[in-house]
Amino acid sequence: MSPPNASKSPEIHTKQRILNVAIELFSVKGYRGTSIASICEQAHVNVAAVNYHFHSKLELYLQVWRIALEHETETNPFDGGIAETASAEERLRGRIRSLIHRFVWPNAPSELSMLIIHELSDPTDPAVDEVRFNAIRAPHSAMRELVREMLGDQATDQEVLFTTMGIFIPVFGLGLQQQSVYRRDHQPNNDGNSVRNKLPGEILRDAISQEGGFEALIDHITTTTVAGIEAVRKNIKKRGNP
Amino acid sequence: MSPPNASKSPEIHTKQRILNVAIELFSVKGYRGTSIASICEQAHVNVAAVNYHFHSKLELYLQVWRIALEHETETNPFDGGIAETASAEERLRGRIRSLIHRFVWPNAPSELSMLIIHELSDPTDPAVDEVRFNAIRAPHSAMRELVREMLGDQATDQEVLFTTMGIFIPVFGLGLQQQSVYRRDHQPNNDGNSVRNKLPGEILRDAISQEGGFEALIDHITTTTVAGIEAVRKNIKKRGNP
DNA sequence: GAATAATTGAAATACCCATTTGAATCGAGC
DNA sequence: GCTCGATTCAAATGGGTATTTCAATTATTC
Repeated sequence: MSPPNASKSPEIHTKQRILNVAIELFSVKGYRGTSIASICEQAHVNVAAVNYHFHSKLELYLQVWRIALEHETETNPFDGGIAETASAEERLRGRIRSLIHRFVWPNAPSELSMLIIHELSDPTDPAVDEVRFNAIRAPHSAMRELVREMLGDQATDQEVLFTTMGIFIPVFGLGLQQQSVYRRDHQPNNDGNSVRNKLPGEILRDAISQEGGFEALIDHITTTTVAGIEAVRKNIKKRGNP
Repeated sequence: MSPPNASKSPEIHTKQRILNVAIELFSVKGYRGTSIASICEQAHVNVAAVNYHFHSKLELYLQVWRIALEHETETNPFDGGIAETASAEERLRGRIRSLIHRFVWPNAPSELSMLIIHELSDPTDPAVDEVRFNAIRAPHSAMRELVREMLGDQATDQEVLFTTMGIFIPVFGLGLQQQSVYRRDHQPNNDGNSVRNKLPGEILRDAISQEGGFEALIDHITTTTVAGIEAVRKNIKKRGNP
C-alpha cells in the first residue's frame, strides 16, 4: 500500500538519516536558517521523528556538533600528520596545512568549520558554547605553544599572542569567504550574473581550483608566516631582554 | 493626556529614529535576528511607521547598508590618511590601519563591517549583493594594486592574488572574532563564566584594550606583512623571469 | 481657519515554525 | 499469533513575525 518506501527500513535507520541531513543543512544554513521541516523533508521522515529521537531542535544541533567535531578530529588532526620530532618549521607547515584543509578545502569548508563560523557570527545558545569552545581551544593553544617555541624565551606574551593570532585568525576569514561562495553556488536562483564582478572569495576559489593551486596557497601562507615570525625574532634580538 | 512624549516631534523625525535603531540592531544581530517590532520598540515608534517610511523590512535594511557604507567611507578612508606620494610601505601601513580600524576598532567593529560579516555567513537577499559588493570591492582592488606595485612586474598573478588575500582576508577573521566577543558582552544572560576559558577573540580584545595595545597590533601586522612581501620578492628574484 | 495630505496608532491578517498529541503501525519476545 | 514497547504518522496547537488595514491624529496649504 502507499508508495513503496524503498528508502526506509533496515538500510539506514531514521535517526541516522536525520543526522546525515541535519549536519548538511545546519552547516550550510546555520541553526536558525534550517527548519525541522526542511530536514525531515530531505530525510524522508516525519517531523515528529526529530522530536522523538532527539528531544528538540537544539539537542539535535548539539548532537550534530559533537559528530562534526569527532569527524574532523579523526580525519584531520591538528598536526597535519607531522611528527613531534620534526623541525619547528615543518610542524608549523603541518598545522597550517591542517587549518587550511578545515576552512578552505577546495569544494567547501568542513562541516565543523562552517558550524563554527555560523556560531561566531550568530550564536545559537549558551549550551553550544561548551562544545564550540572545545573545537577552537585545542588547535589554538597548540599553535600558541609552537609559536612560543619558535620565538624563544625572550619574546613577550604579547608578541606570542599577536603572532599566534596572525596565523590562527586569518583562516576564519578564509572560511567566511569560502562559505559565502559555497552558499552562493548552491542558491537555487543563482543566475551567475546578478553581480558583475567577483568577490575576493570567488577569485580565491578559482585560484585554488587550478592545478596545483591549493598546494601553492599552502606554500604561500607558510612562506609568509615563517618570514613574519623571523621578522619578530629579529625585533626581539635587536631589543634584547625586555 | 497620556505620557508626555518628549522623545518625539521636531527633535528627531520618526524616520531618522527608526534608522538609528535599525543600524544598531541589524549590525549586531543581523537581518533575520532583528524583528521590526524590536526596532520600533527601541525607537518608540509604531510598527506601521516602518512600512510607511520604508516599504518593507528589506528596503529598510538596504537603506541601512547605504548609510553605513557612506559613513565608513567618510570617517575611515581606505588609504588611512596616507598621501599617494608616500612610500609603498607607508601606504601599506595606512591601508592596514584603515582595515583594522574597520574590523576590530577596540570597542566593536564598525557597523559596516558587522553588516558585511553577517551577510557573508548568512546572505539575506540578492538585492543586497550589489551594495555589499561595492563595500568590499574598492578596498580590495586598491590593495591589489599596491601589492602589485610592491612585488614588481615579475610577480605572477597568483603571487599577487595570494599576497593580497594574505593581507585582506585575515581582517574578516578578526572581525568575526570581535563580533562574537561583542555579542557575548551584550548578551543579557551573560554571567561571564558559562565557559571556563577565553576564546581567541576575547584574549585578543583584552590585549588591544591595554595601553598601547592597539598600536602594537597594527605594528605587528604591518611588520609581519612587510616581511611576508619581502619573502615573496626574494622568491621571485631567485626564480627570475617566469 | 478649513481642507487636504502626511503621518501615526491599534488591531487584524496571514504565514512560518517548533513542539505536542494521540492514533496507527511495526517488531521482538513468548 | 499475540502482546507490549518502540516507532512513525497526520493533524493540531501555540507563539512569533512581516505586512496590511483603516480610523485617528497631526502637519501643511490655501
